[in-house]
This record gives sequence, C-alpha cells and structure tokens, in this order.
Amino acid sequence: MQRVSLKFLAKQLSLTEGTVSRALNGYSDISQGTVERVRAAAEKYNYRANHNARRLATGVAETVAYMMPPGSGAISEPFVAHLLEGIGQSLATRGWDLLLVQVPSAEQEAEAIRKLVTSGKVSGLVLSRPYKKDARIELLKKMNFPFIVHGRSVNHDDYAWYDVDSETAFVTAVDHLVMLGHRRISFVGAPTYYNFAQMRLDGYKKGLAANDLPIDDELIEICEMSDSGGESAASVLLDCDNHPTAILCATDTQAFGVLAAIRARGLIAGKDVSVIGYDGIDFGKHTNPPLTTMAQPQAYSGRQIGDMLLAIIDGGKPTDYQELRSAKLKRRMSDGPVGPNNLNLDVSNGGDNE
Amino acid sequence: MQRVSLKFLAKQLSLTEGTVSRALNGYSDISQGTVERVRAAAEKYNYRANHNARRLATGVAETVAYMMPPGSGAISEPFVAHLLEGIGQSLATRGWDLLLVQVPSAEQEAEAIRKLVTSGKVSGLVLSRPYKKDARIELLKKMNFPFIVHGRSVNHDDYAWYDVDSETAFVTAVDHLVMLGHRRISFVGAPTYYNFAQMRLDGYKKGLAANDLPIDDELIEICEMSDSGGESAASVLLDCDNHPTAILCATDTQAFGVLAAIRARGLIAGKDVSVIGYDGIDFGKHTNPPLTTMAQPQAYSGRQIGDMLLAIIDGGKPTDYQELRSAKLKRRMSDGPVGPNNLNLDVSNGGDNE
DNA sequence: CTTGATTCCGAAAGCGCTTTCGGAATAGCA
DNA sequence: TGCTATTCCGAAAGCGCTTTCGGAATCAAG
Repeated sequence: MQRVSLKFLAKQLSLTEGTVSRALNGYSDISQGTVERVRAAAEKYNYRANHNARRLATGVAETVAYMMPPGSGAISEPFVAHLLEGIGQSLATRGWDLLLVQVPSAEQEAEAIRKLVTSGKVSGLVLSRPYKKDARIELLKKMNFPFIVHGRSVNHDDYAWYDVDSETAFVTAVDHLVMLGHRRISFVGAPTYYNFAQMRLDGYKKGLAANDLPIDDELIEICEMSDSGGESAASVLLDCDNHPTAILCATDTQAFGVLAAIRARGLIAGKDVSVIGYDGIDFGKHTNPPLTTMAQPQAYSGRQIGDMLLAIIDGGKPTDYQELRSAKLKRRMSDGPVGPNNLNLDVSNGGDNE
Repeated sequence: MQRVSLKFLAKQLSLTEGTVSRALNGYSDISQGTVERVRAAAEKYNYRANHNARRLATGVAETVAYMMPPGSGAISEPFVAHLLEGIGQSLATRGWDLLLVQVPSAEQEAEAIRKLVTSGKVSGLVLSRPYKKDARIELLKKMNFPFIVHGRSVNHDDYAWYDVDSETAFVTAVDHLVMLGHRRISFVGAPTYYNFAQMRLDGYKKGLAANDLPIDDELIEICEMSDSGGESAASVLLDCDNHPTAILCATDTQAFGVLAAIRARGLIAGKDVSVIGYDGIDFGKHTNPPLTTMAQPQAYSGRQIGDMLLAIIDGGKPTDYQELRSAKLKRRMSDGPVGPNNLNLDVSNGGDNE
C-alpha cells in the first residue's frame, strides 16, 4: 500500500521531492513543462499524497467533525442524516473529510471537545441541539476554535449558528389553531435544558397571549423526545376531564406518539382533537391521520452549515455567519376545526403540497 | 492551539522527546518513577498527541471509513443511522475515528476507494448495499485492504460480511401469507442490481414454489426504494382486475407507499389486502394501519460490524468474519386472512411485541 | 559584453511523533 | 573487587510532505 511517494515520483523524474510537490500544488516557480511532466507521472503511477504527512506539514487538518447530540438514539433523528449529507457535500467541494464523533454522555462532551481540538485532527466543528447555557460553546469560544452550531443557545451573539425560528413557528401554529376555533390548546414539549425546547414553549405561550388565551400549566406536558414520550404525555392530557381540543408538539416524533394516544382512546385526530407537530419529517405523511406540522426548510441546511463553517475556518468572523430561517405550516390531516361532531375538512388530498 | 507538544513536555521534565513518548505509550524500558512524572505533567499541561504526526510515524490511521451508499437520500434510511452509531461505538473502544464518505455517483466509487486507500487516512472500510457483482469489493480485495461489507454480493466466499438472511425471511413471509389463505401474492421489489433485492425476490419466488403457487410476472413490480416508488408500484398492481390479495415489499419504506396506495383506493390494508414490509423500522408502528414487517435484528449490528472490521485490521482472516443473522416476523396490523368481508383479526394490541 | 532582473529548480529544515540502537549507570553474582 | 547482566534513558533517524531560501542558468536591457 502507498507505494508511490513523493520520493518515488521525484526519482522517476530526476527531480527533487520539493520540486515535485510544488509542481503538484500549483506553485508559480515551476516551468510549465515540468508541471506537465510531473502531472503525467503522478497520473501514471496513481500518486496520492499521504494525507497525514500533508496535514502534519501544513498544519491544516482538512477535516471537519460533526458532534452527535449525545443521548440514546439521537442519530436516528432524521435531521441528523440530512445534516450529515449536506455537510458532506459542502466539504466535498474542497476534498475535505467529515468525521463523526459520538460522545457517550453529556458530561464527557467538554473533554471530548478539548481532545478533538488539541489533537489537531479537525479544523472545524459543528454541533447540534445546544443547551440553554452551553458549556461546549463557551469552551470552543474560549479556545478560539472554528465552529458553528445548528441551533442557538440563549446568548448567541458572539458565535456562528444556523437555526430555524421555532418560536414564531409556534405562535403561527397557535394562531392557526385559534383560527380553527380552538381554545384549550395543549403543548407537549421537550426537556427545557435544550434551548430549542424552551423557545418552542415560549412561542406557544406567546401565541396564547397574543390570542388572549390563558396559560394553563395543566395543559403543558414535558416529556422526552420520542414517540413513546409523546404518547404518555398525551395520555395524561387526554385522560383528564375537559381535555384539550388541540395538542401542539415540540417534535414530529412526539406527535407520532400523541396520535397513537388519541387513537387508543377511540378519538380521531383532526376531528376530535387536532395535533400539530414540528419538523416536517417526510414520514409524517404516512401516520394515521397524516400529521400536520410546522416544516423546517431542511433541504440544504447541511450544505449551508458546511459552507458557513468553511468560511469561518478561512478566517471569516463567526458573527458574520448567523442565519435564521423560518418554518412554515404544512397542513396534512391532523388538524381541523374544533367542536363536537364536526367533520374534518378536507384540507388537501392528504399528500404534501410542495 | 496545540501549544503543548512532546518537545514542550520533554523540556519541562528535562527528558527527551523519545523518552516521554515511550513513557506515555507504556514501554517497559522506562522506570516507574518517570512514567508517573510524565503522566502527571501530561495531565497538568493537558497534553494530547497530535494525531497526524502519530499516524504518520506509526503508519496506522486509527480511522475507519463508512462509505455511504450512493444515490439520493440514502443517508436518511434509518439503517444507516443505526449502523453509524454502532460502528462509532465499536471504534470508540480504541479511540479510533469514524470517517463518513459520500460519493456523488456510483461511477465514482472505485476512484474514491482507490484514493481513500492510498491516501493513508483510513485503516479500514465498511460499505453497504453491495451490487450483485460489486467492483468495489473486487478492488478492495485486489488491493488487499481491510474491509467488511454490510450485505453480500453474489460471490461472497472470500471477504468479510455481515448480512441478514432476507431470502429465507421472504419465504417465511410467503408462508405466513399462504397460511392466512392468500394465493395471489404480489412482490414490490427494489432494483435487482442490488444483491439484497435479488435475494429478496428469490425468497419470494422460492416461497411461492414451496407452496405450489405459480410465479406470475404480473404480480411482480420493481421500483425505486422510496415510499413514492412503492405507491406507484402498488397502483399498477391494484388497478388491474383480479388484483393481489397480499403485497410483499422489499423495504418498509416502499411498504409505506403501498399502504398509501391501498388507502387511496378505499381499501383497507390487513383486511382487503395484506401487506408485509421488510426491515422492521420503528416508525412502522405509526402507519395506517401499523405495518407488519420482517424485522431485522438491527440492534448492535453496527457494533458487530465494527468489531469484525477491527479484528480484520488486526490481522484476522476476512473469511473468518462472515455472519448471517435472520429476520423475524413482527406482526402489526397490515396483514390478515384473505377473503371478502373478512374482519381483520386482532393479531395483537397494535404495538410491538418485543 | 556587462549588469540586473527573471525563471526555474535543488537543498535543507521542519511538522510532531515513534522506535531502534547503544551506552551510562546501577544491580547481581562470583 | 571484578565481571556480566539489567535497568533506564539519550541520541538520532525516519514517517511523507511542505515551504523557504538561495543560487545557477537564462533573459532583457544598457
């Protein structure tokens, strides 16, 4: 393996390693003729620079790491896959690599970051799902290491991020529900140490306030971000007398569970109780009934994040790279006007409208 | 960044770089005392070896690459996420890294592999979804580079692989359907240049034969591996007179589309027509109706694959690492006895049974 | 033909770490 | 005490590549 080194090429061409290297890397102090000779030889012998050597010499890792959100099964969240794909594409434009790092628990994240940064194996880092106050972000800033976060912590003035404005997305959702006549609107949320969870909750409350609706803590249920979490949360919501007529979910996955809880009680989502998710997961079109959701513009978000990080690595000011996108309501079948014996409106053909 | 090098540590301790290195790496020719001194200093100054340098010196990359199956959206297949997670865990036991490589198109795969191997940045490779005759595998074998494939090509005697026996899974599924009284059983398959697709088709045919049922090409529909692919495939199947009473799908994702096509025709899956998917995707419990499927034992398959690859990198014979697992039927609600006006049996509580 | 500017390449140092080799200091034994 | 065997560490080469520096050869201009 790796038989053909620079030295080998140099020998073949009766040149020095340095000359060959410069020829290959487009230095201007090499004559056109030898550049072509070198190129031809490199092609002929199938030369590939040893990346470790190159990285050692140049000091640039040509690699970016994505830090998986810790916790069980986070990787199976569809957004991760899309993100990775996009980041990978962005990196590919330069021939850089994507490293996937998983940390067993949240406690070990700081140490993992420290190690990653000082080991010199990556030149940038992207992390997801920041906490309200995120030690990882503070650490990265302190170390002055290029990074970008997918999401925002509470104080997000001085670093780069890409986020979707889920707060206003949730006031939009509340507005929509109110427009349909709903007054008792529940919220199934995620743990609020995640800032996105807090922002979604805030949006829910803000939407309520904007419509002169009271905020009733009994209508708010926080659970883990899984379908079973959503199912049990919805269970307590549904089993109390005077249950809500609509349930807003912080996450599509939770909404899946909410739908299941509704079905389990012989109720019909979209008719007896409306539910709206958040994320816009494709799969939502297959649930029973198809899930209405606030869809984030996930297409190319990974691309975007990758490009932004690359720009920062190139010396860009992190604060120049903060991007806030907005989600939009994607109506499927799980929402409808309030009221007993109301038939569900045929809001669409049940498919997606984009 | 990377202020503390070996040289720095050595200076602090009045030792040589070599000595410090050996102390850190557990060589036996270093006294217990200095080992401790060195350890303490490393701890104190937060020393992390530069991986590029180490890799250059040792020649081992300490990195494994996962090659994404090319083609649009492959990454969003749930199996990829699980695989990555498991491989990552396996690698973490040694502190190795996981590189994610994406190749835009199948044509560029060979070149990508060549580059990956000769660049020295990885010491092993795992790839998924082999074709019947897979050039990547041949190349890797020829280069004598450690790799393992998730799946099998037709000739799979002389390399390492981990696969689920989908062929017998499909005869099982056919048997099950026949037991329920079905005679006209359709197959919605994936492109047969993928060997897994071929094997599943073979299983379907074999199952038919075992039950003395004829093989009717009109009952077989090949489409791309997506829900919409499944939906249109099911459409042609369903719209002909004397349509099948059961549809077997090569993939859960396709089955989702099949269910949609069934609903779109006012039919009820599990009653009017049975459908069985393959994969055991969790999400299948939320479809309408919940999808019966042949579930593969995906838990820890990534771990397993990672461990096997590591063993091969350590010098193990690839042929010693071939593992065939089996799928098992997970009944949810989309299958049932054949016959008009038959009520769907309550096969379970609609949840999963594991 | 000189001089000064270009063009092009060789020489060499260095990136940070590993690893072999040899030798000084110490220990073990007669 | 003298000799060999150990223990422990320094010295140095090397991994494969990049990059600076300087100088020989070529060129243009006086």
